[in-house]
Formats: sequence, C-alpha cells, structure tokens
Amino acid sequence: MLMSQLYSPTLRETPSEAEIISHKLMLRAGLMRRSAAGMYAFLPLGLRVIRKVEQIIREEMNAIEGQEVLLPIVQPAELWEESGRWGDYGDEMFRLKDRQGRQFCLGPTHEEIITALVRSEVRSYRQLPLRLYQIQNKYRDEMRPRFGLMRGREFIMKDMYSFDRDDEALDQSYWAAYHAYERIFQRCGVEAHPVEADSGAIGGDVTHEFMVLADSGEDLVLFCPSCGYAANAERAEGVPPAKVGGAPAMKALTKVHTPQASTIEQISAFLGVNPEDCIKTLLYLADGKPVAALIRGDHNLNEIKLRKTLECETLELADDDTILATTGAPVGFAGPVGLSIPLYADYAIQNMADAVVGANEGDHHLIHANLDRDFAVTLFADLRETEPGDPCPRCVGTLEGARGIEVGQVFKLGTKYSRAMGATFLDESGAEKPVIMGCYGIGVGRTVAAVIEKNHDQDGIIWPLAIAPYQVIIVPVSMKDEAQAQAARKLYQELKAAGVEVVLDDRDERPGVKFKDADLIGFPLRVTIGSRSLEQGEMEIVLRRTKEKRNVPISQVLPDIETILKDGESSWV
RNA sequence: CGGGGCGUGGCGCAGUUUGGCUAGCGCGCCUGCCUUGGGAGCAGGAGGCCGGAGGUUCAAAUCCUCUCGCCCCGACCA
Repeated sequence: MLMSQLYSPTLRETPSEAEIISHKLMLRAGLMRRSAAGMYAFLPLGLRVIRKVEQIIREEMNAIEGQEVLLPIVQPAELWEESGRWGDYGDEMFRLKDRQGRQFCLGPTHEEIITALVRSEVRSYRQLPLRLYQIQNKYRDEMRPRFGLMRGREFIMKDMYSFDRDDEALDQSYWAAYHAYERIFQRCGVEAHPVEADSGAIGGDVTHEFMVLADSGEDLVLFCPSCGYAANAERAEGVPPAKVGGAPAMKALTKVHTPQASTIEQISAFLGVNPEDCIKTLLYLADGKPVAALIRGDHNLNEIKLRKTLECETLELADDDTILATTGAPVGFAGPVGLSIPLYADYAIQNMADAVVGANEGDHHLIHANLDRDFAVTLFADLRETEPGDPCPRCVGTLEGARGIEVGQVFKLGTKYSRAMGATFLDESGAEKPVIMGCYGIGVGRTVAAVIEKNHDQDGIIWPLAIAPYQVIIVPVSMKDEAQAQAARKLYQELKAAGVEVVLDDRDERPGVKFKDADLIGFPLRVTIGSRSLEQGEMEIVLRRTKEKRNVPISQVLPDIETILKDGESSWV
C-alpha cells in the first residue's frame, strides 16, 4: 500500500471526545471515527486490525471444533418472549417494528436465536457435542457508552455456544474454551487474567472473566498474591470473621437526637464515633416485599450477593414512601430495632457491640444497640462488597485490587435456555433431556482497545506483530532523491512479493512528518532509506517497540525482516 | 436517569459575563518558492447557516424559551 493513497487521516491534535489513551490513539492514528455515541466507523487500518484479531479467534475456535455460523442481527420478539427476556432486558435493547407492526430487536446477544436454531435440528445424543460460534455486531443501548470501543452501543463480539449431553461434557466444552481464550489473548499480545465472576443476566453459575489489567478498566479485580485466587470484586467472596474474644460492652440502649444526620458520615461525625461502629440499614423490595439489609457503616452492600441470598427475581432499593411506611421514619433513620420485616445481616454485624443504628424515627438514632438483646437477625450472610485489604477466601493471604478490562467471559449456562425454549435430545435410553449449554464471548473491539492500552508510548501505538495493520513501513527520507525513491520502490516490491504486509511512504513530506506518522500508527518495523546510508549500500531497520535501529546491507533487509516476522522482534539482536 | 461540562471552517481553541459594524487564532488544506534524518520557513489563497427552532432588540455567536447532539462523574450492565 502506498501511504499517499492510504485512507488513514492522522491527527496532530486529539479530538476532545476522547478521554483514555486507546481512544485518543485510535482517532489520531486514523483507525476509526465516531458516527454517534458509542458507534464507530472503522477506517482501513482499524479494520485490518479488527480482522486480524477475528482471524486469530477463528483459528482457535476452529481448533476446538467450533463451527462458524452467521446469525441474524434483527431478531423477532417471539424468541425473546419464549426465554422471558423480552421483558427482562429493558431499555438496553434496541427495539424496532417492521411495516406490519411486528416487533424485533437488534440482537444484544444470541442465546435465543442459537437455541431456536439448534432445537429444531438436534434430536439425538449422537449429534452432540456441538459448538457453534459467530463473530458479528451486537447492539446494546448502554445507558452510558464511553471510552471509544471500550463500551459501545454497537460492537463486534465473538460468541460461541456449546451444546452438550451432560455436565461432564459441558465441563469439557467449558475448559476447552477457557484454554482457547488463553491462547487467543496471548497471540493478540496482551495478558488477560481469568478471574471468577458473576454471571449477571445471562444466567448460570460457573463463569470466568478474562481481564486485562489497566487503570482505565471499568472493573475492579481482587487477587491474592499468595495463592493466586482472582475474582471480580462484585463476585469476590467475603470471609466470615473469626469470633472476637472478650465480652462486648453492653451499655444501655439509648435514643439520641441526631438532627439532619442521615448518612453514616454525618452520624459518625455528629456522635463522634467511627463509621465501623454504625450499622447501615438498607431497605429493599425483593419481589415486591420489603426486606432490610444490615451492613457495617464502613462497608458497602453488594446487591448481587443480597439477591443470591434472598433467591429473589427482582431486587430494588425501596422508595421513600415504602421506607416511611415500613419504618415510620424518613430515609436515613431506619434501624433494626423494632423492625418487623426480615433482617439480613452481613457477617461483620455478628461482631459488633454497642452499635449506632437508626431509631426508625425522624432525626433520631439509637446508640449501644446490641445483637440478640435489642434485635434479632433472620440470616447472616456474605453481603458486603469485598475490598482490597480483605482476607483471601482461599488462604491466609490478603487481597489486592487492580482495575481490569473485561475482554472475554466464559459461562456454563446449564439448561436455562434449553428448558425455556424446548431444546431437547434423546439419550441412549430414549429419555428426552434438555441440552446443556455454555456460552463464550470475546469483545473484539474491546480487545483491540485493551491491546493499545497496554502497548503504546508517547509517540503512539506499538502494535504486536500478530495484529499490526501492516508489518512494515518503508520511509525514504526524500522521495525527490531519485536514488532513494528507486531503492524504496524496489524494496517495496520485494517485500510484497515475499508476502510481507508493507506500506511505502511515498508522500512528498519532510522526514519528520513521516516518522511521526509511522510512530503514531505503530508499524512494528520501519525501514528508513537515507542518502548517506544508501551510498554505503545500506538501509536502516528500526523496531517500533524498542526504537532499536541498525544499518544493514540492502541485500540483508528482506531476510532480516522475514526473520523478525517469523521469530519475533526479540530475535533481532 | 441524577449531577457537571461542551457545541464557533477538517482538528484544537478564543470571542459569550458587560449585544454593535469585516467572527478571530494555532494546526491542517490549496498554489508558488524554498527545504529534506524527527510534525521547517516565506508569500498568496480557499473554507464558517457560530448545533437547530422560536423570541427580545435598531442590532444576537453573545440575552430569553424550547429542542437536538456530544463528553465526564454516578447509578446499571455480556
């Protein structure tokens, strides 16, 4: 490709829309442009990178017996009604009607359509296992798209679905995908750490997310340096505290006037106590019925854990009216003493003594509240957000925290969709059983963004060889020097003939401009052709990653490049 | 959806508080000269319904009302 013809408009300045480095560089390097919030047009260089990542994914999916399919993006509402998600998905689903008024959505994911596809064809255990995957656009009307490709409303995703006859076979599918993911991200040039995760709306219980650690990540990952335990913070298990020795102080329960003090900060400041001596009483509506959750003042409730503990379908914070009706007090003064609704308490509550709690009366709190004496708890459970510094649930270590970008996730779905949608097979004994499913996603665009987050310097992107849009750029210092121009064109033809992906910067620009663009776009290898070295029969090879440069005889340029492409940059020393 | 901010040539911004006469600057773009190992210089030039609609006024980028879009923080989510 000739640089003069390449449609890759680079920018000297960063458009104001971009906040994080990968987003800025993708715009500046001319990989993509925004068309609407959370939607992007890929330009030639950006598309080439996307395609390379897709190809790596394809190869690894095929290697574990995945078969590629292409599924509709526009999906009929009926399928989603069968699974129950037409109602559950809410505003995040793009919905549309055809001219007859029939309802459709732009697929946010493809469980329904793939299950429908499989149920009509799979009859026998002999057809299993089956692993199907697709790579295509998905649509989610995110409440807050952000950070370029990191969280778009239109995004490219690879999804594989596995169909198995029993849990053991599902286990094989799951771990095959898990290990394929390790290879995929490694080949793409990023470290992605598998962590235990929550399965969210997709369903199922066993699931891992693949996280690229980066400050711009939207998730908090907790990991234990001692034993290797790693989990998304929303999933990370809490450890019930060991029973504290010594009898707690049991002072008399006392009501105090606490005007305007409705938050833990205000109360603890007002009363001169520490937040960890206060109990937060949060009121929720679980399937429409009020329940209270008790959390130590300096902790945060994890709604996912509460939902699991309650085994409820819906869970939402109670509205002000419900709180008033249930506790007799406005928001901020609820407490466990005298409450008649079920009380679910985090383990940490077990060890509190003489705590500060709401009095269920406006502008009043109770001090010296004690478990058993003053209130009883329905159930103790792990309800709080686990944080860095908390004990590891698997060993004696202490958890540390890091931000992570979720580039992939693998789920064991079980029979949630196959039961709801009637995807069954007959086993050897002729018994009809639901197929057992798994699903395995990779955000393609997000992976590209994550690669850039981890592979850049102040000059621009540093593409790993495997996914670089082009491997080599040839930069003649001056195209007006006929010797340089000729040598450049000759090398260009030779590299192309050898199957090397190469761009020739044939523009009549000053060398500085060409170097800056080459660095910004991030070609892994650059061959600079200048008059001085050319006279000595040499050209200069430069590694983008290390800036290492060396003059080599012209006849050695092609072999050197082929070696680097084959054995990696580090082989060229 | 709550809070905050921003919409002015392709990009980055000034001008808006205190309406005023030809709407500016840097970068980029076009032409010519010159220059060629890290975003050169000189000269000339093109390009803007000031997001949109309505209103106030002799006069609106600037004031008022409504509206659309975008970004950030939060809540939420494979």
